[in-house]
Formats: sequence, C-alpha cells, structure tokens
Amino acid sequence: MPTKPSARRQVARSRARRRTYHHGDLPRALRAAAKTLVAARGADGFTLREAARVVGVNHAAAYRHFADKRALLAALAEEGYETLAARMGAAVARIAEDDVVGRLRAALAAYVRFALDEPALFGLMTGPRLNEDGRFPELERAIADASGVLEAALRGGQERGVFRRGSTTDATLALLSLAHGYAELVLTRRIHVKPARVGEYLGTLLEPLLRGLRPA
Amino acid sequence: MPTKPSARRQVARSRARRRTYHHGDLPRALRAAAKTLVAARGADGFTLREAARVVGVNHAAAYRHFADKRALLAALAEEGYETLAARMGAAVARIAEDDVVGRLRAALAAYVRFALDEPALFGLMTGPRLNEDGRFPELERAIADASGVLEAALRGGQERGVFRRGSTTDATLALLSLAHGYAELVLTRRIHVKPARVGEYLGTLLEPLLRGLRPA
DNA sequence: ACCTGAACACCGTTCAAGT
DNA sequence: ACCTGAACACCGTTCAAGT
Repeated sequence: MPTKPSARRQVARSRARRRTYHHGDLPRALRAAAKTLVAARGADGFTLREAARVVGVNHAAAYRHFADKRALLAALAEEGYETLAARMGAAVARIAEDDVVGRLRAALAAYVRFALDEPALFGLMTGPRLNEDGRFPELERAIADASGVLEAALRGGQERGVFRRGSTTDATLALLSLAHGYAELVLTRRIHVKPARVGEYLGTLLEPLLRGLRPA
Repeated sequence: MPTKPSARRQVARSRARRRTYHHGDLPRALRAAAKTLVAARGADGFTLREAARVVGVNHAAAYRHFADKRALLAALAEEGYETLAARMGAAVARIAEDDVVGRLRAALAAYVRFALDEPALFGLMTGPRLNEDGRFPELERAIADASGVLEAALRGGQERGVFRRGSTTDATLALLSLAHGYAELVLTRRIHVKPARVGEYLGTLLEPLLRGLRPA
C-alpha cells in the first residue's frame, strides 16, 4: 500500500534525506532539536552545530532565524516558563479554593518538581546565561506569569484571613526564594534527599515559613 | 638605584618576559589568573588558554598541574567556599553571643553579600558545572564548612529557647534555601531590588520564617 | 527568501619532543 | 620534572554564493 506522496515528502524531510531546498519550518525544528539536546547534554554542552546536524541543515542556516545561539536558548527558556506556569496553575486548580495553604504548597511543589524533571532546562531558565542584559523581553513576561500564579494563590489566602495582611509581593518572594533555593540546592547536591522524598521534604522546610505568615 | 637581582627576576617572571624555563609556581599563578578572568568574563567565558596566556605559559602546561579545565575551576570554587565560610563566621562573631537571631541574620546577610560581590565566582560555586559527579571531595568539605557556620548559630538559638526544638538540620536548610534562592533570584534579575537595598530586603523576606521558627 | 560552502578566529585536550 | 609545539577535533559567527 503506497504512501501518499505528501506524507512521503514529510518523512523524507524529517529524515533529512530530502532533496527539497527549503526546510519547511526550520525555526520550529531547531527549537525541538535544541530542547532534546539541552536535556541530553546539559545547557553547557549544547551546540548550535549539533542542533543543525540533527535537523539536517547547514549550521549557518540557523542564523537566518535566530540572531545567535543565545537567542535560540532564550526561546527554549521562554517555552520552559510557559510550561512551568501551566503546571503550577494546574496544580493549584486541583486543590479546593478555600484550602489556600494547600494551594500554595501545591504550586511550590510543582515548581520544584519541574526543576527536578528538567534540570538542564531549569538551569537554562534560571541561570546567568540569558538574564544578563535587557534582551528577550518576552522571557521576562513569561517569568512574571509563572510567579503570578503564586501571587494569586497567596492573595486568596490573605483575603480569607488565613495569612496576615501586608505586602503580598514580599510574602510571594519569600516563598519563591525558599522553593527556588531548595530546588537549586537539591540539584547541585548541597541538600541530600532521595528523589522520591523531594516533595515531602519541601513541605517540611516550608512549614515554619507558612506558620510565620499566619495572623498573629 | 639598582634593584636586587632576586627582585629583578621576580618582576621579569611576573611580566612573563622571563627566559627561565620553569615558572616557579604555575599552579598558584594559574589559580590567580583564573580568579581574575572568571570575575571579568563570567564562568562561561573563562578559557584555559587565556589563563595560560596571562601567566605567560603555553596552554598545554596547565595539564601538568590540573587534570582538566574543570579541575582548575573546582580549585577556585573551593577557595570561594573557604572565603564564604570565613566571612559568615566573621559576621557571626561581630554579634553578641546571646543575640542568636541577630547572628543568623548576619550569617545569611554575609552569604547574600558574597553572592552579589562575586557573582561569577558564586555562580561557579553553586552552578551545575562542578557538582555533577562525585569528583572534588575537598569541594564538598568546603561546602559543609560554610553551612556549618549557620547550623552552629542556629543550635545556639535552640539551646537558649529562642527557637523551637526540632531538627536543627531542617531549620538550617530552610534558612539556607531562602537566602540562597533570594541571592540567585536577585542575581538573575527575577527579584528587582536596588543594590543598596539587597541586605535590607533579605531581612524583610526572612522575617516570617524566623517568626515561624520561634517557640509556639 | 532561504540555505550552502568556505573561511576566520577561536576552543579543550593530547602527545611527542625539548631542556 | 616541567614546559613547548604541533596537531586533532571541535566551536560560534560571518559572508559571498547558490537555488
């Protein structure tokens, strides 16, 4: 049973055996290859040339679509923050609206789980490589969205009187700092905890901070 | 007034204009050059070849003293942790012994100050580059020393009844996570705070956690 | 408009050879 | 024992040239 010509062309293209001159959607293909390669080799080990090789294209072709290597990595980081925000949002939505402490715990647990699920991507997102200068404004927006999930959950708690009034931003950043620091310290093996216990131990470390946020 | 011959040789050596065959103390010279270069170009931008150039030696010579590039960077990170532990210890010693909350604050402020004073070195120390595998056991010891300062201060507080009993380790790691996360988030511009206000704002974020650690 | 080929100025690492 | 020179297999980036 012969394949339809259009499907055939698809396959040939994906195998990089195509003779067609244009790629079709090189930016997308490069992002996909980059995501796999970053996960496999780490953010440091990633090279533009290998990504181009995987896609089956001359390495110089990447520069038609991305200003440089960092721009491609920034696109990846942006996708990462979107995924992170979505996972945090989904984790919050799974908990009853009036259980605000549960919602905060769930959001922060999702943050830490993401970091450990995708260490190289998380490293890219939070490392010094991309956030140095004022480039990549869309990246900044994606970051804000992710911490917005946290802030919304916290505000709900303050309105219900579960948390003391005061700066929502301050409380959000205290929680985010603790969760982020915990994730980093686990990833770099400065906190030793079995993979299966990572979420549980986050709860333990979070406890005194949550207690301190409650009304006097 | 002619310089003493020995001093003259020193200068010639440091200027890399020497004709002497052996360097004298190449490992030390490489570490010093590396430290400057990491600070100047970031941990990513550092190259072994430039360090060798600065020292005035063939780049291959470095391999007589360091297994590879990472080993040289690990030596730097180790020095960094020693400095960090010393600064935290000095900060603690400056506060009265019975002001345990003050001591904790001072230790954590010293941690964050170090991170912001030497961002590239701090990134090297806490980044994924070195802590991946079980190499560099001396680095692990240096890390333990630094968080030991924190743990000692905290234990003092528990013995005085200023903090609730319970796992000293858990409380230490909660505090360290918050301070470390805060430092990282400030460095990568996810928390926006004026340089002059960094210490002050750490205090603000720390407040609810310290409150939660007090006896019920 | 989109991609290739070739070139430039670099890397980390290895190894025979020099002193 | 310690360092040099040359080589290898890579990089990121640029640019004229091809289709």
